[in-house]
Amino acid sequence: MIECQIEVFLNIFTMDNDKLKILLLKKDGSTIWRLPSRLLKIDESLESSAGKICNKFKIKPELIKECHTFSNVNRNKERRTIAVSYMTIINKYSLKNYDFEYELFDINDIPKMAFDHGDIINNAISCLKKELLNLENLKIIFPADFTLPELQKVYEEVLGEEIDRRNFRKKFLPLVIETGDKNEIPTGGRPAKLYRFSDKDLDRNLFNVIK
Amino acid sequence: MIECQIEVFLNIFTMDNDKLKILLLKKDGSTIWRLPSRLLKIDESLESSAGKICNKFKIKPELIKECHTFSNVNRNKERRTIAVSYMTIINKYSLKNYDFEYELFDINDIPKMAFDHGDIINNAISCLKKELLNLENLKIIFPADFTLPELQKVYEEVLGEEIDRRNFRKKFLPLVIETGDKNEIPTGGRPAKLYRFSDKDLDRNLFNVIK
DNA sequence: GCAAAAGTGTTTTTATTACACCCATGC
DNA sequence: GCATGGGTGTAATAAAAACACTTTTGC
Repeated sequence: MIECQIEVFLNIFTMDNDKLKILLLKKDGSTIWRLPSRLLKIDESLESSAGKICNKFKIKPELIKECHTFSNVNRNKERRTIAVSYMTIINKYSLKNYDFEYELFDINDIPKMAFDHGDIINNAISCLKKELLNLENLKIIFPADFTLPELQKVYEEVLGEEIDRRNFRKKFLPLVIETGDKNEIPTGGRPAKLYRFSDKDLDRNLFNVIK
Repeated sequence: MIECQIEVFLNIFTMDNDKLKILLLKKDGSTIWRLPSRLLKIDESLESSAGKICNKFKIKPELIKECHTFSNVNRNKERRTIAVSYMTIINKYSLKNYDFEYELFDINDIPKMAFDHGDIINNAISCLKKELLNLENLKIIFPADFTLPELQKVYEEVLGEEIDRRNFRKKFLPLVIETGDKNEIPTGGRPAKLYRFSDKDLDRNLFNVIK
């Protein structure tokens, strides 16, 4: 039996400008970034504690997944601290103006992090990749109008390889519905059609990937 | 900051007589079964604590995976207790004679369990299924001579469906090597050939399954 | 008109499915 | 010799991969 504190971390991922990004916080005057976190209270479960981190950002995520529990004896030298890490995927337009500093960082370009937060992020990125291959989670990150090139870029980031545009469309066209509109944000070329997911559920994996 | 105890659970799975089974313990005189567990000590990480549960059984698992952290406020009414659950897959011949009572239970026939151990097992079974679809983990559970019908039965248990024998062999024959011997345990028919896995690694999933 | 990104079809290759008969052993 | 489970091949179908040109926009 030990006396210890439990830290809850929330890795908040989003798609921003065709890149997968994570939301990080910085304390006033510091140069070091940190993950959103919270100490577990006596009257709450880990899941409800993670939910309270969401409240801080006024977001209502539809997906919160446990990633890993970190328990190295020395991860906090002052006091035995166990960290339970969660991840969520949000739409970046859910983010509002807050009275604290935050920034979205490309997951391939994480800044200097406090304590072992860098390890926690790396672990969460692995979780993220698994989750994004699940169509249901994609529907969360792309709730409204999206273009197929946008979607393809997510897959290319997650799978770490380029995908032929025609073959990609062949997979996804049966799953989406044209809204009739076109992307109004200029991309330097022909504007892409906007789609939303149809209600069809998929009975197989979209990509045959080793987990 | 709270004072709490951390419980570590280890779900030990094995293949026994063509069935997936889990190792459970019973206290003297009790009718209720429980998972192998341990309270986290101040000088150990969760992973090393789970390793010490293995020591109790004198097993050296090559795979220990974290499944889930259970934190319901009321899961232990006497004292706030957080449970971290791990799973491992062992070869049943690693088990020895111990000075305590244990039994292997079919995962489809779990007995009455103490506290929330039943929930912890159900969660671990989901983890197990994901892991068993990974060839590397199969190599652990079948380290030595095995027959293809044995292997097929594992897949049928995990996937929850029957597989055509010829199609199954078509997938696995390129991955295994005949040892030249035959199964000496009578099965009521022609004895099966024994195989071991070759060192080839697979660059794709064997079965296209939704995670 | 040209650069940049989006849209479109066909062919080849590979993987999956469905399916039936013979073989080796124990009794 | 018969019941039981193990071993084998082929044809049809479905999915994945490879591949090049046209269209729409902004400047």
